[in-house]
Amino acid sequence: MSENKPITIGVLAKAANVGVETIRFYQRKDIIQQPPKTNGFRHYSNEDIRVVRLVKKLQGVGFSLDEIKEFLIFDSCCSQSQSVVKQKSLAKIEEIKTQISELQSTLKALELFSNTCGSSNSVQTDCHLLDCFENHWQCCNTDQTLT
Amino acid sequence: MSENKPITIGVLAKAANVGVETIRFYQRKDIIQQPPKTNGFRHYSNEDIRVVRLVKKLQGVGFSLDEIKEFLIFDSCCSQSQSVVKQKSLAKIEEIKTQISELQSTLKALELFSNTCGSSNSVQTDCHLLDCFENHWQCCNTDQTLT
DNA sequence: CTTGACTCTGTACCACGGTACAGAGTGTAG
DNA sequence: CTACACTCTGTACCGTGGTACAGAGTCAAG
Repeated sequence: MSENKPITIGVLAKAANVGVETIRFYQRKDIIQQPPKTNGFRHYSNEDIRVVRLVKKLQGVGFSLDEIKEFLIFDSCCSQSQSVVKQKSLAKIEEIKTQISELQSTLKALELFSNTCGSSNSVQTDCHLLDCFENHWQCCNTDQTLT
Repeated sequence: MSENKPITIGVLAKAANVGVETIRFYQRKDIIQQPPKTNGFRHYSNEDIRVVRLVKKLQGVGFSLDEIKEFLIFDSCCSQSQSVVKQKSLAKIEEIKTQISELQSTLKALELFSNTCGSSNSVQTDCHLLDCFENHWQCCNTDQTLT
C-alpha cells in the first residue's frame, strides 16, 4: 500500500510544497542526493520528502542552503565526524540564542512604537521609531563614536 | 564641539560600520533621505548615523530593505498614517512571535541532536537529524499527505 | 497507437542586497 | 601649488536562491 505509487519529482515537489525546479536546483547544489532513476526518471523515497521539508523549515529559521547542506552531510556520516557535528551544532545553538534575544528586543521596541504611535494624543516626537528602538537596543547611540 | 567635523559619506559609513557604496545604495533605494550637499559633497547629520545603524539592526533580525523603508517612511509622517503604522507594526509583532517560537523549536532539536550525537555510545540511528527535528516539529510527517 | 501530462538536460533569466570599478572633480596638508 | 585622500555619477558585476523556458523523451488512459 505504500509502494504502488512511485514518487516522481512532481509528487515530491507537491508533498514538500515546493516547485519541481526547486528540487532539481537542490540536486544540482548537492543538498539532496541523486535518487535512483528508471528510464531517466528520478525515483524518490519517503525519506526524501522528509528531507526536503526539513530543508524548507531550516531555511525558514534563517539557515542558508550551505549550512543546511553541511548539517545533512554530517548527518549521514555522523559517526565519522562527531566532534565536527557537535561543534557546528553548539555554534549554531549560540547563534540562535542570540537571534532569539535580538528578536525579543525588536518585539519590545515594536510594541512600544505601536502603543505610543496609536494613542490619540501622540505627536511626531512621541512615536519616533528610532527612539523606541534605542530604548531597547543600546547599540544605536551616536555619541563618543566619532573621533 | 559637535559641528566642527562635517559628516561626509565616508564618516557616516565608518560610524555605521558599512561601506560607502552601501550608503549610496540605500540612497538610490530611498531608504535614507538625500542629504544636503555642499559642492556636490553629501553632508550628513548625527540622525543619519542612527538611521543607518537602525537599518542594519533591523536587517539583522530579518527585515527586508523594503519593510525597513516602509517603517521609516511611516515614522516620518506618523500623524498622517497612524492606523497604517499600527497595523503594520502589529502584523510584524505577530510575525516575530512566530519566528521566536520556531527558533525555540529549532534550539531544542539542535540540543537533542548535539547531545545524542556527541554521546560515546551513539550510532547512526541515534543521532539522525531528521528524527531530532521531527520530535520538535510536527510538520515533517510524511504519512497521510500523499493521495 | 495517439494524445496529454509529465519528465529529462541545459541554459537563461530573475530579485535582493550589495560591491567594484572608471573617469572626473574636490579639499587639505605640507 | 602639488599630491594624495576623498568624493562624485554611472554602470557593471557578484552571490544567493530560485524560476522559466526550449527541445526532446516517456508513460498511461482511452
